[in-house]
Amino acid sequence: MEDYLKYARIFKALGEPKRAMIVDMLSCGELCACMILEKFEMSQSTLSHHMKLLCECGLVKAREQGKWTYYSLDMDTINSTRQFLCNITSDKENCICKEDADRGKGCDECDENDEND
Amino acid sequence: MEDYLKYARIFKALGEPKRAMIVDMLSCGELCACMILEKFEMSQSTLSHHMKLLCECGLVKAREQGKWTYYSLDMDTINSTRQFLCNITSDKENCICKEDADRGKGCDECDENDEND
DNA sequence: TAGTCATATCGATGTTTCTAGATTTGAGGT
DNA sequence: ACCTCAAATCTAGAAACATCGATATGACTA
Repeated sequence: MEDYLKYARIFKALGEPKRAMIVDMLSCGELCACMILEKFEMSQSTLSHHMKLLCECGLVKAREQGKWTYYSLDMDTINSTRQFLCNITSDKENCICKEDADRGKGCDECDENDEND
Repeated sequence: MEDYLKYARIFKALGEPKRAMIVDMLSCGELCACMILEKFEMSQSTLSHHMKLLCECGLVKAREQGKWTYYSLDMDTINSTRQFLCNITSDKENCICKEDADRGKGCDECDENDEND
């Protein structure tokens, strides 16, 4: 699946504490870059870099207005990410490890051992 | 919050496509390392490294039995991660950006602009 | 107790990512 | 036209990470 690539990018974006905090801030509504910058000890260029990553993975939308840029969450991406997280962490029939129906084959020793346990 | 640190680690772990696939595989039940290794083009040492990361962040539990190591998801961590993702992406009262009640102050120009829109 | 096998750890290398200062861009105001 | 300001981009250095081959560990086996 290429979904793994798409969502890996998103998780990687959330895998930086400051970016997760930015997402949290934006969850309460649209904010302009300078507002976000005030909350962090971070240079303007660093913030810009983080916002670019958040936008590129689809979590955040940017809206330019005059000199300012306003950021907000893209709830479609958020919702599909929640769904993806549930999918990969829930038992299911079409799991990657079942897709060629060989869960019981391959590593014979392990399998035997598994059953004898 | 130090929660951001904890969950950033988890998202970082999921931010690697192969690790996300491993989690997906484990969602269907416990697997031994050699089973996982068969599914990927990856050296044994690399897999071991990935499994270590997944264990260290709490997503995965390891159970040693003789020569083999069996891995499974830690559903407590999984559930709290789902919850955390929901928290930081949902509007709320105790949002980081509201915690000192200054959402309307700070960047005066932005704020004016925001309201005039 | 010597050998084999599964897994972990070590050491090295190339790649990616974070970060900040400097510069550029583009919009508004004078 | 010029200046100012917000934000993006460029450049470069430092830190973190992925990967692999080699080696170590520790369990079972002959």
